[in-house]
Amino acid sequence: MRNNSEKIFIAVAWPYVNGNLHVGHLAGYLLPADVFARYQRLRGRDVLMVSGSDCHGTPITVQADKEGKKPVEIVNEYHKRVVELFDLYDLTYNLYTKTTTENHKRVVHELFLELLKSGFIVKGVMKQYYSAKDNKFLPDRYVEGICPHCKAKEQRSDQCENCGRWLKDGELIDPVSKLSGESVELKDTEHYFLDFPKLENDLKRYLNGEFDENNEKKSKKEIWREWVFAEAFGWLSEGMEKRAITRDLDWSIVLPEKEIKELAKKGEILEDQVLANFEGKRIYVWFEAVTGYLSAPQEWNGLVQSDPAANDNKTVYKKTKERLFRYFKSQSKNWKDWWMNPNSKHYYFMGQDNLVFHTLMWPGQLIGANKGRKANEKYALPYNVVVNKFLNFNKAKFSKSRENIIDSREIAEEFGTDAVRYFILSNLPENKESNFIWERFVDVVNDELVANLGNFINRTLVFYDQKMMGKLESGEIEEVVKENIHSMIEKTGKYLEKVEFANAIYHGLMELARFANRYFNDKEIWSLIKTDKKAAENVMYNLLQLVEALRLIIRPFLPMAATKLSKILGREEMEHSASKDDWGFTEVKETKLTGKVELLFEKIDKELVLKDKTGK
RNA sequence: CGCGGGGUGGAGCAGUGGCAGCUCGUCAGGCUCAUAACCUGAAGGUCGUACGUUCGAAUCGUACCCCCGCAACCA
Repeated sequence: MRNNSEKIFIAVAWPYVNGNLHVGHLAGYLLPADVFARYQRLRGRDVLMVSGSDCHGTPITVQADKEGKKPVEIVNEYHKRVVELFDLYDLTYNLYTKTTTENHKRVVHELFLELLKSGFIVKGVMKQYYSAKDNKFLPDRYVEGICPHCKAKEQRSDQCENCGRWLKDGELIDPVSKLSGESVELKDTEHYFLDFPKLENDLKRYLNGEFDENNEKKSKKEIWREWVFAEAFGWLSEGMEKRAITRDLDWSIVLPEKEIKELAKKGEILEDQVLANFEGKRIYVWFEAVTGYLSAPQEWNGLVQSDPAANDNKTVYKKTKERLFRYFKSQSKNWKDWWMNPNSKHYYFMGQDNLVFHTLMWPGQLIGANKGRKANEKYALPYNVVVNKFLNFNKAKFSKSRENIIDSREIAEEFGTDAVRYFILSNLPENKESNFIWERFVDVVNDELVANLGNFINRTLVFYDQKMMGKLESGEIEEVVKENIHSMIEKTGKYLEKVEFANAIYHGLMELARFANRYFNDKEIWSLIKTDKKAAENVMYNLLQLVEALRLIIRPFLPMAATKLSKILGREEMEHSASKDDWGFTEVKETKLTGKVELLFEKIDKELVLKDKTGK
């Protein structure tokens, strides 16, 4: 089934599953992506949001060595925890999967072979440390020796931590394997490389918005955050080099050796494009993980096809230890509607460490693949690459080893996900780094979320319940109230379209909450009710319209509170569906309280929390 | 000269040529429906430094100082 609503693809960075996710992950990409997705769905757009666990690469094997386990055990354990965490925060992925699936491997192989055929993947030779004792090549991380500059011992092979100097291949004195302690030697090793110099010109055109596959012809300078564009442009101007896409590893996706050899036999690639030896060669994680953006939608497609409820056009949510899967009512069931549709818009969310991979490398991979694809099967390129800087803690990076960390699950269990969402979203490191400070967290939650937004809704509903029996059937909306509601909803939406979350909160959502409190005060409904009951009822009618507007506007940001409020008001949940634009205010004539009036947000005991968290 | 980002009242941030703004905090007043919440008002800044361009600079140029990211278990 097809529908005509605008297609929005939301690609969320794939976290390494070598540990638990901390608050920095939430701020970097998880929460912004979810808010954006929820908002787009409320606008009736057909959103496909995917991500998964990045299961390969050295960080995984390092963690496995540390815990004395196999990589696959590490991956399964932490993947399961990430799935639990995302379920707890109710992040609305259509699919959260992982890179160890057969589907992913198939798609990576496909992309690899396409790039090989169109000549963007070439062979090359590099030097790598080889351990005769272990009988294999070792990643830099597994080799240490003496720094030739400062003579410090036990330094890694790429940079000396002691003097900070970069080391060239072979400069390290007496290199030894960290695994066996035996000495290692530099040896030539043959690998595949992605030929970025060949893609450079197309990437320039891509940034300038001139690219064929990009319909809008708008420079990325106008769309991306200013500093994101500047950084990407800087990298590109420096000139790009060929980059290895295979490594000598044993924990990663294997090369499609058979298919490569067949292509050579059929003459579709040159004999010279075949490696002399495939032994121990695996696909480098940076090439493979981003390909998840292409493989996950296909996995989702398969799940939708085989799900009876989805085929009945019902909203589906399924959580297993393997994945999170969702289908929203009246969504398209065909992944190609997002990927092979020049009108679909692709938004990528990530932390700044991933900037180059998503602004240049991944578009390069797609552009290369598109060269060999038919006009109607070309992949859509990233429209906006939304990058956040880092959220620091105690003026330093979050760090596992230094125990400078706040666990995402723990903070949610202690304060609730809405409080965490509100604080983080209103303090995002959108243009510069920001800091997580406990005192600020408590102040922001208490003074803004609880005292302003929460208090307005509470004082209105309590008054309504106690003084008016929670029953009112009609009234007249005041022009100024209507005006404010409409302009604040519009403003919030405008900022969200531009992926400016703090602005959306402060110049939209909270502005409306402040207006509402002012209106309550100015009308003095508590005295009015004693002198003119009819007039008081009309004021209440207006207050209830404001509550209704807030119920709508908080929905993308504070989903738990929105649901709770819907229950109290006895209103239908605003349902995510890919057809109806709900982001508009409709006056509600009648409000009957069906649930008990409860607090939406709880105040935090500042003294207690500060003592607990900082010892002060 | 590796590439980038940032330095604005106590805190966090907006503002890219035209009277220096927002949220929080502080102080004073008001209100009492509400989670001691809400509303009004005030104090508080020579916009990192210096020179320059301009009728006019936080905003443009040049030089300099400081902090940070990109490369290390990390987003």
